[in-house]
Amino acid sequence: MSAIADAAGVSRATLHRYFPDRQALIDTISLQAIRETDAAVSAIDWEGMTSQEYLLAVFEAVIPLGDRYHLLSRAPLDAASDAVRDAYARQLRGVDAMVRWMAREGLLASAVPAAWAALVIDALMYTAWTAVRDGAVAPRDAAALACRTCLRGLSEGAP
Amino acid sequence: MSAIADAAGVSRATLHRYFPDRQALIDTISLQAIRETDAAVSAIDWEGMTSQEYLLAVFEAVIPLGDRYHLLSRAPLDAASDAVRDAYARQLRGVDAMVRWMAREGLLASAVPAAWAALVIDALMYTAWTAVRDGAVAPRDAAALACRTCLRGLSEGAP
DNA sequence: TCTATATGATACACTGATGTCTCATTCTGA
DNA sequence: TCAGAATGAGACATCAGTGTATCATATAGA
Repeated sequence: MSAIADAAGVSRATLHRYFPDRQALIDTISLQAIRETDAAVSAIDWEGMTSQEYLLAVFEAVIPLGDRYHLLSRAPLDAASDAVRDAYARQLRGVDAMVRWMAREGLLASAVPAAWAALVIDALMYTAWTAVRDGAVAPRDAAALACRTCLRGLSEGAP
Repeated sequence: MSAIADAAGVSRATLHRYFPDRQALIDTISLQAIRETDAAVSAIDWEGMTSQEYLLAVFEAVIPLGDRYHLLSRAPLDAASDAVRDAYARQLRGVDAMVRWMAREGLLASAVPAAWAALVIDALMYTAWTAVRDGAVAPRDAAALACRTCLRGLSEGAP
């Protein structure tokens, strides 16, 4: 809390005036991050897109927002408020819908379960963000790399 | 510490007799995990294997050991001892060597940087483990899924 | 059996973090 | 300018976790 207050250029007392609890602060940040991500994804006009194009657009929209999840990746979800858990569950359902779309367009190999596809999309989103953050890949390349890794990795075919 | 002592069926005092510090305990667990993983990978007889076959063998060897990294994923690396940091760095170099082998055999698309390939292998290893742990995919399928996702995801070709 | 060792239980001091409170100061808007 | 609100600084109690020490008991091995 004191580190956050310092980083915000605010005294610890003031921080507690805005967020009575540590958990209240985490919940607020969580909701903010999820809502920002939702907004970025919702802004994509998917009319006439294939699921491949949409997946790329999602990666491009979401990867720059990765830093929103910086603190959150260490916050235990079961301590969060119901609102946060609901919002997060809705986000996961969004990924599942994405996977079903891909499956309808024949982009999922028969050997690839939908659950695995969803996990891979999630994992590569996170990996792409950390890669950009750590300078391992260029920001302009990250979305395309993650997207092609997903699409090829999950689709039918040899090696 | 007390939770660990309880889980070990031992009093907190005894735990402190074996590991003076919290950090000493974490370091010991870390080294143990890394050494076990190294041993499992070293046991693979790679003579005559292609890099594809080797990658699958590595996934099969390492994924069952995922629970060794349970506590460790939350332990900050910069607090660890030099021995742990060295061992971890050596493990990362192993992944890099793997990626170079794949590149030599033409399994890496020209658009895919080696750094990204290494990150993807790491990430999918972790994802495969959590997927097994959470029951999202069957233990027998995890290695093959992760391996094919890596190989296809990183290799040359359309979507 | 007897002795050395290991363990458990317990108490203790210390630390870091959290949340609350008060009071003086600063800022803002009418 | 002035009143009300917001802020900063600091003190305070509380709590959980950590590491140390002590003593009685249990265990193992000669």
